[in-house]
Amino acid sequence: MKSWLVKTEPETYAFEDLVQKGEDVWDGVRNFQARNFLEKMNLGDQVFVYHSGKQREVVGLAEVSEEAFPDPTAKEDGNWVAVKLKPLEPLPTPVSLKAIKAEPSLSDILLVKQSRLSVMPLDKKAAEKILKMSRV
DNA sequence: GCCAACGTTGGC
DNA sequence: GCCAACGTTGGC
Repeated sequence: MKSWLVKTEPETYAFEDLVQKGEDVWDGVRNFQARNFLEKMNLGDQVFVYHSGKQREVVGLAEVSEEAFPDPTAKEDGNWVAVKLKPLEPLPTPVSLKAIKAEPSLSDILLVKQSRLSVMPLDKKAAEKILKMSRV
């Protein structure tokens, strides 16, 4: 099982919206790098959901419930894809960007290094670390 | 094919 | 509100 992190603006689509729906299409990604990561997601992979903007913290856990398929919202060229996500649980304690940056073992994750990327892989160690930090 | 101008994202 | 990072567009 792989781990991923996806970003969303809570004003537009929050983790709570995903919880309410029970399962939803994660679409609208229009960045090649992000798209390539979406395509590599497998059924059952772990997905951390991060709120950008004012909140700036990892708020919840979800899993991939359907692998990449053509993004139904895409009108333009580019073979854009979407996946389906199913919420698992909100994190007991959200993990803030600040806390992540203060953690040396997480200093090289893409969330920190490439702040504009909206879909990114997390290696096993980073995923476990974030989980651990959410259970304090 | 290069590069300047511009737009967007997201942290501060 | 500002700015850095990055992507895209258009002139040459």
